[in-house]
Amino acid sequence: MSGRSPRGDRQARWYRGARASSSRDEDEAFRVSGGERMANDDGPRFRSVDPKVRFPELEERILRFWDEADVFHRSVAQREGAPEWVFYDGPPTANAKPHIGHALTRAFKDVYPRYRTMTGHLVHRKAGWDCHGLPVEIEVEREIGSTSKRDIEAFGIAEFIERCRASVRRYVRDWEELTRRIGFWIDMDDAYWTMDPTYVESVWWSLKRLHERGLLVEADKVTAYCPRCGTALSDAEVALGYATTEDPSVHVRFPIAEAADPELVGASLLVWTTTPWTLPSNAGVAVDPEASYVVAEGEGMRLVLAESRLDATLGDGWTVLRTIDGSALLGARYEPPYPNVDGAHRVVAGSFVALDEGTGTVHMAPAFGPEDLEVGLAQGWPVFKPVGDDGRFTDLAPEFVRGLFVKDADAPIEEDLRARGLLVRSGRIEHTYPFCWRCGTPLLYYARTSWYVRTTAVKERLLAVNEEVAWYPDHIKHGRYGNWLENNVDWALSRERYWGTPLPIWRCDEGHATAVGSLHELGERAGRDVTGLDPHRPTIDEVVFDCPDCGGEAHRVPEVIDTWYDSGAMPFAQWGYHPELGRGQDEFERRFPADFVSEAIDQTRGWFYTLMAEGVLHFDSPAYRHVVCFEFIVDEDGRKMSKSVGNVIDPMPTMERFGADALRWVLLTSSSPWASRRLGDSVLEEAVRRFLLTLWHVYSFFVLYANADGVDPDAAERTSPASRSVLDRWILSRLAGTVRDVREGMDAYDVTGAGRRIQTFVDDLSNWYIRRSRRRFWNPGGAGGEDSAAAFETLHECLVTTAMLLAPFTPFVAEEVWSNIAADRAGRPDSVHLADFPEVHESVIDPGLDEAMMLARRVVELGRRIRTETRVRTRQPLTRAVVHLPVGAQDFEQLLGVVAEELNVKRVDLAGSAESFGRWRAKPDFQVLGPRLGARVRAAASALAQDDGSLAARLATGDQVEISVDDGPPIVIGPGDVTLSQDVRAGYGVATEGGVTVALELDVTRELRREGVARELVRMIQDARKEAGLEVTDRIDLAVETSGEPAEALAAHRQEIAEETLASELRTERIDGFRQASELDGVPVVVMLKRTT
RNA sequence: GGGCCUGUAGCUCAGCUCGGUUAGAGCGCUUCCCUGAUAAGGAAGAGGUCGAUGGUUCAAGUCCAUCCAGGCCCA
Repeated sequence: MSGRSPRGDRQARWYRGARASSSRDEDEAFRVSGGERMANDDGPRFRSVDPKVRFPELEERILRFWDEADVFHRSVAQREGAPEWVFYDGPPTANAKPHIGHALTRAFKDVYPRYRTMTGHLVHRKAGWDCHGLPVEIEVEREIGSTSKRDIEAFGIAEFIERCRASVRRYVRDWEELTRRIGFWIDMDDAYWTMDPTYVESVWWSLKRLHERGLLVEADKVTAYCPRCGTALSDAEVALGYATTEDPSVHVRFPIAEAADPELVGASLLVWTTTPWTLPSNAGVAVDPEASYVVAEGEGMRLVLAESRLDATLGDGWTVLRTIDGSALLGARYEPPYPNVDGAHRVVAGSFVALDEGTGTVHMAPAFGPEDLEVGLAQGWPVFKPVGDDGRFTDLAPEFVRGLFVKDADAPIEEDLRARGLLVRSGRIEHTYPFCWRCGTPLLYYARTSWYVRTTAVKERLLAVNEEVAWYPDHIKHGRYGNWLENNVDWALSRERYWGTPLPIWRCDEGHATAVGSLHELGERAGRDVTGLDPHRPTIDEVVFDCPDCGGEAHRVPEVIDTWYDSGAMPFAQWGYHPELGRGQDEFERRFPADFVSEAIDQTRGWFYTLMAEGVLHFDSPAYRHVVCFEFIVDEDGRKMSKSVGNVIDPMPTMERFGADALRWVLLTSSSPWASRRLGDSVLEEAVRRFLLTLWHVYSFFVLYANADGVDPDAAERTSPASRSVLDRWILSRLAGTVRDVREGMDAYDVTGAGRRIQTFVDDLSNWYIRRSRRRFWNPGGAGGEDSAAAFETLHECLVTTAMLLAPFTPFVAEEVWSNIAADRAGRPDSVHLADFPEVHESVIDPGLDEAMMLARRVVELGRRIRTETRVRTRQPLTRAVVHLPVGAQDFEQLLGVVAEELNVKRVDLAGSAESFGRWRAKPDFQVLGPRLGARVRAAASALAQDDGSLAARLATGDQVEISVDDGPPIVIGPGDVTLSQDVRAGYGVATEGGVTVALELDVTRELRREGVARELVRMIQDARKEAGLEVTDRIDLAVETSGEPAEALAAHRQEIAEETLASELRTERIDGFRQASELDGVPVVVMLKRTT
């Protein structure tokens, strides 16, 4: 059971003394052994690599290469004919400079298409720009100093539209720069612009169809309305603007004038509102007929309110006179605070009456609330609306508020009510309220006529189609998004604005509406060719035609449409899809629906919804199959980024400092897949240091030694992995496992998991494979031979494969590595992005070896611990280590050599049961014993805990033992049921952990001592070489002046020291050249050296 | 009020699908070691009521219930 690997043999050779090469002529050996390998007629095989890389500069170089070699287009073109994997680019609104969140979006939208391209799919990548909408208008309004629609109209709509168009073009250039710099491969030359006439016409086509099918209708509804912008907003837009704010909270009494129960007359309904300005429009009061209400007396009043709200609303000091059902209140007539219309002001039933806030008696103003309007229409109440489109009270309102902005009227109304004794309670309340997401004005809910898309008509289909979509993370599907669909309301489509796709409805004075589907059709109706016309306001408004129904002159309605409709139309409109004009059909049909879309989480009700809604409305189909959401970026302290806090990160300077790869790597892998991402300098610095530089060091290590060696890993006859050394087989197994896991991760849209897996591999490669293989790459004293060739081949394969794995993540550094060591070699393409993603080689994965290597690394760790504790430094060779492994450990013998080298011992023996360093202990393995013994496991555990070592010792020899506990039958325990360990005996080099015990023989013989000193000398000489600024491969003349033990060691290991330090000569007398003096265990040592090549 | 997410070391996060008794990693901190991968690497240490409570179980960071806190979305 003891062994020493053949590899350990050769690599430990020089420590054993001069005999190893005694058969050779000494001088010959000095000159030739390294020289053969140094000489290389072809010169360096690979471009030399500067370990002090500057990534941003490197990336600029790669960007130029991509441009010059047209790599992106070739990467797509070479998949022509392959199965398509369809990607849609959600169009960013070109109305502001891109910020770091957009960099995140672009990283996500890039990594998956790159991956799919490499896995053999055709991934067409058409960019898009969202051009229309209020954001652009607001930007231009700022430019021209406008604060209202009146200002815009005075300025001139035509000029205003031109400015909007120019603003879009200006910002698109910023976006293009970010896109290029971050390495987002998308075709911007062939981008779709939602303001292009062909795009607008596609949208018209779809709207005309909706109109024909009765799904585009005009309706009076209460909608959220921005009084500043003068337009209604969709639900999705409202959702963008919720904010915490303080509003009045007032309780007002409405005296009951008439009721079925006469005793109620004289009491007052107590109503609660946070919008006093709606009180002049009060038309009724709703109660819950099934709830119980009270008549309470106090403060000289008698009030009616829900029983459950009494204490919270009025507090102490009130006497309940009687308790009644809500239904008893129905039909009661009351005196409204402000007389306005006749026939109303009655108590009605409402299903929406809440009993967790307010008073259970709900004030209804049909003009200003959706439920209010619904009830009001059902009751036949007039809609009394004393407020204009500018949000100010009109002449219909009580005189003292006329002309006031409604929110400003709250205070005077409160004052008025107080004066009239109607105000019962008054305070302030903090709650969330929607504000205009662009201009910050509080939104008002207004009854007004708007155009709606009747999405409620297809709600069931939306829900069904959502089932066909895979959401990442999946909880959104039935959570946030599913709930939203369940509560679907009709889509408020029209906007009373300027810069948008004009609603293509023409209407005559009789009210006949005609939908127009294209400029061509419009021209036919108008009797002139208008196909060259820009389909925007105001030009398009000037086109009139005769109404097909009545012959009267039809004008376009004034509205434009919600810009979200544009973005939801992109699956077809990006191709100018128009069946009637015979346009874009092929492209659309081939690329619908998308396989993949991705945006930040805020788009669930935005783009993700409009895409799905339009997919269902027009094609009864999902618009995408996989949708990846991600969270926002926050700063290093977890705070939201905002201009006012001053913690926003501009992506361009960030990339100029750290590089796009570092930014991408952090964005894609730093955080759990769907948590918010913290970003700041320290995070980026760490990504560079811990990941990119580690990879870079592996790469530069490989190039340095491959050039020094003159090896060509591609030219070598490929050795089969199975015949390679155990380290090679191990790292190749790890590599294959990594490929498998990365593929699985990416296929499951888990970019973070996949990325972290690569990071683990690079760490294994750097800190174990190379660490343990260095002698094989750099062995100046001896010929490399097959094993060295296999090592180069293995490391090369690891690097090349890693470059391919990383290509979607960090495309720049992946390209750099590839270009130097893989491009155009052995039939490989000139860019890593033209390569096929690595295939999984299951047969190379060796779980037993992975497992065994983990054990070996633990053994090494324990050995190092012993050396630290006993202060026997690693450079001092020792005779032997003995290892005791957990029962069942496999495949360990082949790693004994690896362990021996790392621990610098001559032998590693596997301990049999005979070998013992101290008292054995056995700890129960609960995972095995638990299910078998159930409750008795505790008794067994305590028996083992009380063991004096004899039970454990027997288990260690492989025997079973019987334990008698409690009253039951004896428990039989085998070696596999326990974890065995041994105590550390004082003064003996033993360490144990997790079932692994390592013992080091600490006796240092005179021979070993000399070897240790020789190694110290080598270190000192290497240090001097470095100090002298020599290259690794420079040969030297060397002299060492010393005495005592170092001198003995020098004499005994003269040849090895010379080989190791590339010294052609090793003298003991003084020479000229670089000189460095130091001490070794108190003995002065002077190293002198001179470069000879 | 409803829905969803998150709560593990000073900080950032794994582990929770599938329960196993000594909860890991990185950063930071302290003390050492190493020195031709060196803007690295290694060893030891300090640092944890795994948000709280209750339950299921031989066994709970992990499963169940309730609650608390934070976030997002909606009312």
